Parts: sequence; structure tokens; C-alpha cells
Amino acid sequence: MGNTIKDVARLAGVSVATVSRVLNNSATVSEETAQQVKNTIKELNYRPNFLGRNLRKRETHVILALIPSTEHTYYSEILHGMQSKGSEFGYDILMSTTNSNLKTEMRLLEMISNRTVDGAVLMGTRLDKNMLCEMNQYNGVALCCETVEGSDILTVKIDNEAAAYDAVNCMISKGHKRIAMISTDVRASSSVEREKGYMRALRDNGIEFNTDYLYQSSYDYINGSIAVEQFMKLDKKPTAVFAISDFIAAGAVIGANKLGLNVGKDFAVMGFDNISMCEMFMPTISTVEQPCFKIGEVVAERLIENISGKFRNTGIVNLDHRLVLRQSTGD
Amino acid sequence: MGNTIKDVARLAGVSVATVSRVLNNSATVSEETAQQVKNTIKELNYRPNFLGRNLRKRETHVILALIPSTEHTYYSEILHGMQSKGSEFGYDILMSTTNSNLKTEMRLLEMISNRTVDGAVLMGTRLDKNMLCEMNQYNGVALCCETVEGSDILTVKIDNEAAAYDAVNCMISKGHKRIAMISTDVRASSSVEREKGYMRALRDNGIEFNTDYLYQSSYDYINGSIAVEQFMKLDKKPTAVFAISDFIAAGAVIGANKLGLNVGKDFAVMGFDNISMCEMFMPTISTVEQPCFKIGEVVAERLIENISGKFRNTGIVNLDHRLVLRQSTGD
DNA sequence: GTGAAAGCGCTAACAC
DNA sequence: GTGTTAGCGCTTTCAC
Repeated sequence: MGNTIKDVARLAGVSVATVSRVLNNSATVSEETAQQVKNTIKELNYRPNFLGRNLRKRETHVILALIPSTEHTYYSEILHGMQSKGSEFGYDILMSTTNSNLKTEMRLLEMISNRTVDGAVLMGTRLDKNMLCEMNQYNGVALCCETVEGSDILTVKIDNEAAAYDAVNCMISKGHKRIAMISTDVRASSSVEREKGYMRALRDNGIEFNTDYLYQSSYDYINGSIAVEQFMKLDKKPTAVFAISDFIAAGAVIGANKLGLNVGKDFAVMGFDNISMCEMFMPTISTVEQPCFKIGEVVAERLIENISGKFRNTGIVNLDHRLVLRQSTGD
Repeated sequence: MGNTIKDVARLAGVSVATVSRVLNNSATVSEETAQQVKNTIKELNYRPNFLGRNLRKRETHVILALIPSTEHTYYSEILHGMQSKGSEFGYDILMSTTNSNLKTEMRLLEMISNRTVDGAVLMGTRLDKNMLCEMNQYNGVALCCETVEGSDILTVKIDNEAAAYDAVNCMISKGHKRIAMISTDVRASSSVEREKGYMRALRDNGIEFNTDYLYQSSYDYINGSIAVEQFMKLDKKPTAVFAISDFIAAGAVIGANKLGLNVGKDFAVMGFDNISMCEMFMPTISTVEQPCFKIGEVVAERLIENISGKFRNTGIVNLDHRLVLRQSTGD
């Protein structure tokens, strides 16, 4: 511990430059001296100090992934995708949770400006357009899953409007005409887009939108139950519900069960995200799957291109979603 | 962007030392010059480069949290606890997932020896005693939730043996005599300890251990279902099951339901961890709660003490667990 | 093929 | 109270 490149050089009887060359197998070093240096490195159990290296090279090869929390497993596969692509290019992905707190997010993002990391991928950011544009001067920022309007920052996500459209359309094709939606009161871009898709599907099928059928509250599974209770108090009760997340869909299933509804038969439920719980529930929950791994791969790859100056990727990349039909929407 | 402390010094008409002093409000700088420097910093939108600072100070104030995956929300609160305590002492907690892969874990741990981070908290490590001891020379390693026998590295967890004992004892006190256990085939210390606690509870109550009642497989919810199926094929069917995790307990509930058992009445299920899903299930799932937030706080605090050389904390710290009784174990 | 030396951006003696 | 300077550990240019 504490050995530096100098110690290696001295003991190996070469210059620090040569040791550095061996370390980076950069320039041509004679087989002989290379071996000699390698032996010394092993002997001293020498580990290069990356602070010195990074300072000199003006890069860290670390990307920060900022997620709201690890409480929802949804981000898990995205992170795997990022790691997979990152390691392909020699980047490490480190993450931190913001708890959806603007201050925390800003503090963490300072790691870009103070050069602790080369870039960051923001999921569900609380930054507004202006902050984001300022950050983007650093060339190392990308958004994931959620857009921020007016910024042309690299953003990788799915087309939430189309996904919701497909989901609702699917339920309509199964004969449902009174379809409710459970959304969130946080006006995240994904929520807004999914509501739009819901409305368009209704419109395209000649079904009038009923404001009583749109329930908006916080991102908590219990709101799924509450929403269903509310819906079932209406004169015209819906026969199906589209929830903005699987968590909320699970709550809706529970609420419907409690009211004695046979989900999948009397009542259809569709979620969003395809988290593992969907298969564990009874009935299993139909949902819209996002290509999470792929999203992670793409955002990591493009961000790395931006960081390394190869390209200058901007704007939105939409990847394909997929409906996963299970018991909760019947046959 | 790209401004250094030199630029600030030049523009403010002072030396770099003075700028550094203002930056760290270390030594006494006259009110006047301090303000002057601060103005210049703002004017240039100057951000100190932490690579320079960290190299010089030989510290980063970053701690790495290594978790197997973010797929299971169990680690979420531990991380919050770490963040909370970390920010109290000016440390950032960054995390990465190892996917329970030894190589990945080792690669990430090099961040300690190459000085990218000051220390690391390992959850569910794959390192063995020897690797761990070697790592611990760096003074910045702590374990969380799982022990590694033979290492005296700082470890914060609960007493899994006692927790399992309490859980099984509780079921026995509810009149159950034929209690099965669903464990994992990974011989993690927590699994082994919980099995021991299960056995001791049986023994203390004069119940003989039945090998048919111990099912061991991978950490996947479906194994909960499979285990229950197996159990119910036995001549002497168990009336209760203790699962090593809530995920597996959920699988057991599903399996029992499928067999027409009324969980909470005909059949009792107890999980472990108290993840949010416990309350979402029908029936809600009884479980053993770990003080996750507290675990995170304690491990962060002690590790920071070790890093900063204040103390030299070693050995195991066991925190208190708590039974949470819900519907799945009946009244 | 190898070495000397400059310098990445910063802090901390030390001098005044 | 402030400036000069050495140096943290490394890479890289430029000689040779």
C-alpha cells in the first residue's frame, strides 16, 4: 500500500515513463524490460492511483446513473443494460438515488462539473429545462425514460403515448367500452403522454372521454385500490382499468378483489412496466413492457459517444414497447 | 468550463493559495479579498476540480456500496440510511451492482485500491476470508447483512439465528407443530443462521426436525410455490412454513392458494425482510423486519470512523429485528 | 526503446 | 493576511 509509480521505477531500474508505458501497454517497450517491470509491480503489489491518472488524462471513465429510488425495481434492468454497454467501452456505471429531491440531484450532478465522473444519466429528473441546458454544456448528460420539454438533450425512452394507445386499444378490442385510467398527480412526461394515448385510443374508437374515469394521485399501490373503489361507486361502472404502473395495477387488482370482482372475468386490469410482481400476482397482471435492458444499452452507448467527442447525439430516441397479456385482462 | 484555480487567482488579482483558502474557508482571509474572490468565482462560473483536490488530499469522501442487484428492494432502506449518515459527515454514497459475480465485485473493489473511492460496504459479498483480509488492509471495507467467517472485518447485520428462532417460536405458540422451512441453496451466512434458529426453536419445543420439511433452492419466488407443492405431497403435511425471504413467502402463498389452502387459516406462512409487497398480498404476509435504515446508518458511521482513522471498528454489530404479524399467520 | 521533464489542478508548508 | 513553492501520482512530449 502506498507504493507509487516511482517506487516501481526505482526498484525495476527504469524510468517512470517506462513503467507508465507498461501499465498502459502504450508505446513499444522491449519484452525484457516489460517483464521486469511487471515482476516489480507484482512484488510491490503496486496499484496505480487513478486520481493521478484521471487528473492527467482529464477523464475518469465513470458514469453516474441517477435514479429516484431503488424501491421500485423498474430501473434494475436499465442499469444492467448500462453496465453491459459501459464495460464494453471501459466505463464503470455508478449510481445514486435522488429520492426525487431536487437539491440532492443537483448536489450529485456537481460530480460532473467537479470532474468526479465523466457524465450522468438522469432518470425521472427534477431539473427544469434551463438547469438541464446549463448542465449539458458539460456534454455528459443524458435523460432516460422521461423527457424534459424544450431541452434537446439526448433522451432514450419509449413512445409512451403509443404504448398507452396500444394498451387501451387492446382492451377495447376485447369488448370493453368503459375503460378507466389510474394515473399520477406528478406531471411527469411519461404520465402525461400515457394519458394522451389513452384519450386517443378512446377517440379513435368513438368512445367519449369521461373525467370520472381518470383518477390521479401519488405513485403508491394503495391508490390503485382507492381508485377502483371510487370507480365502482359511479353509476356507469367501468369494466376495465388501465394503470400507469404495475404497482398501481396491483393495487387495483386488490381493490377489485375486495369488492368481489373477478379480475380477468368481470373486470380487466392492465399495468405498465412488466415488473416481476406481475407474474406473482393472482391473477397474473397484463402489462406494457419497456425494453429496459436495451434502453440502458442505448443511453450508455450514445452518452459515451458524446463524452468521448465521437458524435454529438441529441434529441429523443424512442425504442419499441410490447404488450404482455396475462390473466388480468382475460382471454 | 475549463477554468482553473489559476484563472480565478489571476482575475481576482490574488494568489492561488488565497483562492484555495476561500474555497475551503480554511485560514483567515480578509473579508474584502474573500468577497473579491467569491465574485470572481461566480463570474467565471468556476468549479474546483476534485481530481486535483483529491489527489492532493489523498481522499475522495466517496463510499461505494456494493449490492448484488437492485431487483430486490430490500437494500433500498439500507442505502437511505447510509446516505443519511454519509451526508452528515460529508460523504457521498455511490453504489453499483455485482450481480453476485465475483469478478465484477473484484473489479469494482479495485476502486478502493486505485483511490477512486475511500471505502466500500459489501452486501452479500462473494469474496472469501482471504480476499477480504487483503482488502481490509486498505481500512475502508465493511460488510453488511452477511458475515464472512474468519474475517474480523466490521460487519453490521441482525442476529439471523435469533430472528428465525423468534419467527418459528411464534408459529409454535400459535399451535403449529409441523413447521416447514424454505431456504436457499446458496450457503450465505444469513441462510445458514436462519436454519439454525429454525432448528433451535423446534428443539426447544420438543419438536423433532424432519428433513423433508427443509426445502433448499435458488432465491426465486417460484421456489416458494414448488416447495409448498412438495410439502403437501408428504404424509405428514406441515401446517405452517417459514420462508427465508418475503419473495419466497409470496411464492409459498401462491402455491398454497393454488392447492386450495386458505392461507392464514388452514396454513400459516411467515416471510423475512418486510418488503412492501407483504402488505400488498392477499393475505398480507407476516414477516421478520430488519432495521434496514439503522443498519445503513451504523455501517456508514463506523466505516467513516475507520476511514478517517478515528477508531478502528472491527467485528460484528448485531441490531434488533422485529416480528410483524399479519394475515398469513392467522390471529 | 528509453529517459528527462513538464504539467494536469489542487493544497499546505513556509516565508514574509 | 497573503504569496511562493513544492509536490500529490500520473501521462506524455520531446530528446536521444
